[in-house]
Amino acid sequence: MKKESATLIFESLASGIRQDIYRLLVKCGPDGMVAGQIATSLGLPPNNLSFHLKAMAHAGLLSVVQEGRFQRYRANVPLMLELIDYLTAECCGGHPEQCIPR
Amino acid sequence: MKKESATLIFESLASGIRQDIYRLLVKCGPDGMVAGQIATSLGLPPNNLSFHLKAMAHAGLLSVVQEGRFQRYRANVPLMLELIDYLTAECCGGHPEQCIPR
DNA sequence: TGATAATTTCAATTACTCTTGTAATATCGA
DNA sequence: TCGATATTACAAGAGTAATTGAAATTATCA
Repeated sequence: MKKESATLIFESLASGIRQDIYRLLVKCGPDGMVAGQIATSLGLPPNNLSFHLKAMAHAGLLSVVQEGRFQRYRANVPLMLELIDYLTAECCGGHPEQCIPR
Repeated sequence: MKKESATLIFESLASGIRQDIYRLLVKCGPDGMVAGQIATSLGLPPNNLSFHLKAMAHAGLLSVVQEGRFQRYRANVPLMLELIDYLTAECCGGHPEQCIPR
C-alpha cells in the first residue's frame, strides 16, 4: 500500500455519508447493490450519491460493474485490511503484543 | 464506535503527513515521542506539526502526556481496531468468510 | 530572577470539498 | 422509434482545512 492510496481511502471515508455507503455495501457482501437502491436506502439525491460513489470507487473502496442501465457497486473489504497493515507496520518496533490486546 | 468518532479519525488521517506521524508513533510503541523529536524526524515546522498533533489527539488517535516542557505523544492502536469493527460490522450479512480471505 | 527552549495559539491566505440544480448519456420497454 | 428510467457530468456557491509567519505560554536552567 502506497501513501497516495491510503490518503485516497481516508479522504473517501472522511464523511458520514460515505461511511454509511460503505457499511451498507459491506453488509450486502458479494451481492452488492445498484446505485438506485443505495440512494433509496440512504435517502440521498442520485447525483450526490453518484459523486460519492465515484470518489469511493476511484479510491478502490468499491468496485462497479454495469448491468444494463444499472451500476452495481460492491465493497472491497480486503483493501481495508491492507490499509491497516500499512498503518501498523513495524508496530512497536516489531513487538505488537505491547500495544494490541490479545 | 459512533459515526462522529469514525469521521474524526478518517479526517485525521486524510493527509500524508498525518499518516507519517501515526506510523512513526506506531513504530515507537509505548515509548512514544515528544513533539520536537517528531518534528525533527519528519522535517516539519513545529507550529504546523502542533496543528496536526492536536487534530489527531482530538480524534483519539494519539494520547498526550506532559513531561516538563515536553509533550509526549503515543499512538492509540486499539482505536484503529475499533474503527475496522465499526466499518465491517455485519459483514456479508454475518458471513464474513464470503469477502475476507482466510 | 532572567534567559532560553518546547510547544501552542492566532490570523490570513490559499486551496479544496460538499451540495444543489440542471443538463446529458445510455438503456429498456411499448 | 419514442418515452421513461438509471445514472452520470458539469457548473456555481458555500463551507472547511492546510500552510505560513508572528506572538504567546509554560517550563527549565544558570
